[in-house]
Amino acid sequence: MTGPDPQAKLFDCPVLTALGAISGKWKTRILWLLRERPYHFNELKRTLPGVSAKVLTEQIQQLEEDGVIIRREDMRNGVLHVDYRYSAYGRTLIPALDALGDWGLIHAGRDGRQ
Amino acid sequence: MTGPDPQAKLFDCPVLTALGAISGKWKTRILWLLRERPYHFNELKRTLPGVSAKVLTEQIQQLEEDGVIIRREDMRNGVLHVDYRYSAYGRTLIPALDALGDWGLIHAGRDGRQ
DNA sequence: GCAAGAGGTTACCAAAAGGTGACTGGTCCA
DNA sequence: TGGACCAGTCACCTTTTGGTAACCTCTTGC
Repeated sequence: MTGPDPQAKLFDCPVLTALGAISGKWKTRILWLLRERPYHFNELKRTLPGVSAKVLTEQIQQLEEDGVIIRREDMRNGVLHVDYRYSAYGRTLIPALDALGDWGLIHAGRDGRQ
Repeated sequence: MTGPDPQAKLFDCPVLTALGAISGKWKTRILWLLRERPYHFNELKRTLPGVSAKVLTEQIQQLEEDGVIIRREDMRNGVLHVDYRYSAYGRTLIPALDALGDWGLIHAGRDGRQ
C-alpha cells in the first residue's frame, strides 16, 4: 500500500477489512493480554472487569473465525481447560496494532488542536 | 509501545483510542480519498455511493473534532465552497492506516486457516 | 451431596450506529 | 422564475453492538 489508487480500494477498503477483525469493545484488550501469554476463558473474564460471558464469547469467537487467535482444549485430570493464544497469522497483526497504539497514545494526550 | 504492560494499557487501551478516531463505515474511505487531494462535501458524497448526507456529515465532523482533517471555507464569487483535507496532525495517522491496510489486504485474500 | 469453578448458551433489553426522505437557505444559469 | 448545485439539518426508523440474568454440563473438594 504505497500510492493511492482510489477506485480499487474504495469499496473493498483494506483498512476497513482490518478494522472488521479488530473492532469490538474488548478485542483490542484481549489481543493486548494475549501478547504476554495464553489465557483461559475465565481468566480473561476476571482480568477484564465489566465484560460479560456472552460478549466475551462473541469477541473471542470472532477473533478465532478470523484466524487471529487459536482455541486450545486440554483435559487435565478430567477437567476441561481451554486456552486462547495468538496464531502465527494473528501475530502478523501486531505491527499494525503497535502503529495504532502509538498514535492512540499521542491522541489521548493531545489537548488543543494541531 | 514495545513491551506489554497490561495493567496500564488495559482500560485506557491506546489501540482503542485510535480505533475510536477511525472506526465508522465511511471514515477510512474518506481518509483514503483525502490522501490524493482535498475534496468538497458533495464531491465526497458523489464519490462514495451509498453514503447519505447525514452520515457523511457526522463522520466528517468527527474526523474534524479529532483533529485529523480540516474544514476550509472559501467564498468564490459569492458561492460557499467547503473543502476537507488532512491536517498535519492527521497525516501522522497515515503510517498506522498503511499498516492496517497491508494486513487487511492479506486478510481479504486468505481462504483457509493458517 | 452440594457448592464452587471450569466454559460456556439462551432469551431478552438498551444503546449506538447507520439509513431515508423531506427540507433549508443561498447562488448561478437559462 | 424556476431548476440545479452548493452544504448541510431534521425527524424518524432499522440494524448492529453490547449488557443482564438465568441456565447448562462437567468435575473437584468439603
